Amino acid sequence: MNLSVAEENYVKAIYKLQEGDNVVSTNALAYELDTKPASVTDMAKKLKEKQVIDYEKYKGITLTAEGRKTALQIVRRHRLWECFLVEKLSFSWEEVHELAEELEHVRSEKLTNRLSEYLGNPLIDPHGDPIPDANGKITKPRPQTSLDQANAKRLVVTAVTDQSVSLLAFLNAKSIKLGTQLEIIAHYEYDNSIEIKIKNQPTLTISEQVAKHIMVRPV
Amino acid sequence: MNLSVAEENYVKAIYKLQEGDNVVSTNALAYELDTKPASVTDMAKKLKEKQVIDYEKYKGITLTAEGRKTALQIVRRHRLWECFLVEKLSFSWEEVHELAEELEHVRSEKLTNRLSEYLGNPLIDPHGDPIPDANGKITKPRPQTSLDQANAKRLVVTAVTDQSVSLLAFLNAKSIKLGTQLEIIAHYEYDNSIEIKIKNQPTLTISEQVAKHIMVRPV
DNA sequence: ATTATTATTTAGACAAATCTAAATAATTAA
DNA sequence: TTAATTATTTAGATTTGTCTAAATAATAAT
Ligand SMILES: [Mn+2]
Ligand SMILES: [Mn+2]
Ligand SMILES: [Mn+2]
Ligand SMILES: [Mn+2]
Repeated sequence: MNLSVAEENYVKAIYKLQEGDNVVSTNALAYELDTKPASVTDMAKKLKEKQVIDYEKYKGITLTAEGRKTALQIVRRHRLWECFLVEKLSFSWEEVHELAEELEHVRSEKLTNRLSEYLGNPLIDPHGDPIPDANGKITKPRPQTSLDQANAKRLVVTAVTDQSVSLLAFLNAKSIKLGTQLEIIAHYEYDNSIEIKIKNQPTLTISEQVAKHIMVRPV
Repeated sequence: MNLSVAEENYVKAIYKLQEGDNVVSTNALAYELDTKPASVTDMAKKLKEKQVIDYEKYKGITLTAEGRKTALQIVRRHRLWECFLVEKLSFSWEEVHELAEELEHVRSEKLTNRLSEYLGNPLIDPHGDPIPDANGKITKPRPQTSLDQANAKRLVVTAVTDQSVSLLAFLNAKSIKLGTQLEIIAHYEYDNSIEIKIKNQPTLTISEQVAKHIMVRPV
């Protein structure tokens, strides 16, 4: 499959929205890619032609085996570049997604594998997302839950499920990063906000909206 | 100026062919970019509109001050990525041009400057070409001549003026790289070939065609 | 100074990726 | 189970970058 940059972005977005094997709707994909449903329908026809998706009108989109393989390669490149930018060029985690969005389209297996090696074959990216290996295999991360559903008291932050600059900047301001250890002090039933304590920091209260996007596991 | 990838490639090619201030012809540009003269004419109109080139029909193309600035930024990114690939990812010099041809289009000054810093702000790329600084200033390399015109006996290789895989692979085979010291043993008038001696190597004879593309200065 | 050759431009077409507006299918509510 | 709403597709345009074939300009040769 020789895909254009636009087609690669579609394949990656479909992979993301499928989350396993869900059917992806035209509207959801249009929203994710910040484009119009009519454009998605057009592209769906092309991607079907290229055999990277299964698609019948009005019945939604899923990746073929070939499409999934392609998606995993793109995701691998994206996350490796994010690692590079953070680890080697000292970017902070809210800056790297946008740049990786472009770097991911440089299709060279040799480059990708050399980069991975250079970074020590990392298993997770700066947001805690797993990095597929050269064969597309993802090492399943240890079990984790979102902070709003955690029941253990003492937790460690393992991932963030929203890459938006605004959330990441908020977490920076509160000194919450991957690996941060925290203790749940209280749940407030009224708005489902959560009071937490990080060592050497004043306690702080986190909205449900934020807590949903912070992944944790018991320390 | 917000230029597309295609437009950036044109601007860089024009910069290369201008070599200072020569007027660039439609045909020369078409040949350099492996496209057709008619396409060049079309693009020339667009680039003129965007004020990156001066162009009047039948009179050839030159970069404006703005265009030159843009070209230098692209060249800077290209050569920094080449350095990265060679220095950090152990690519060899004949492999990097093609990859840099893509990486150069990621337009982020922050990324570019961080990359430069990470590499120790190198002044030349793996082919001996100078790297413009963040302001587009090129540190003039020390005076050099092509090997076929050198008159000193003992020389050091400072650059290669043909990036083709075939020439670079040839030089690899003969253990000629940047910094290689060599001695001119003889000039053969018949075909202008040159016999040279590199320490710990058998003498070898270099065709005029190759010698023209090897830049040297007295050791 | 014509003529031939070469360089460049124009005319008209096409593929990719997108859009708006309108039509149609699917789903939900009354 | 009709009617209303929402989702999706189609029709028709637009922009970008390219092409071929034909026309025109510039240059070189006779
Ligand atoms: Mn992308
Ligand atoms: Mn990420
Ligand atoms: Mn390029
Ligand atoms: Mn180079």
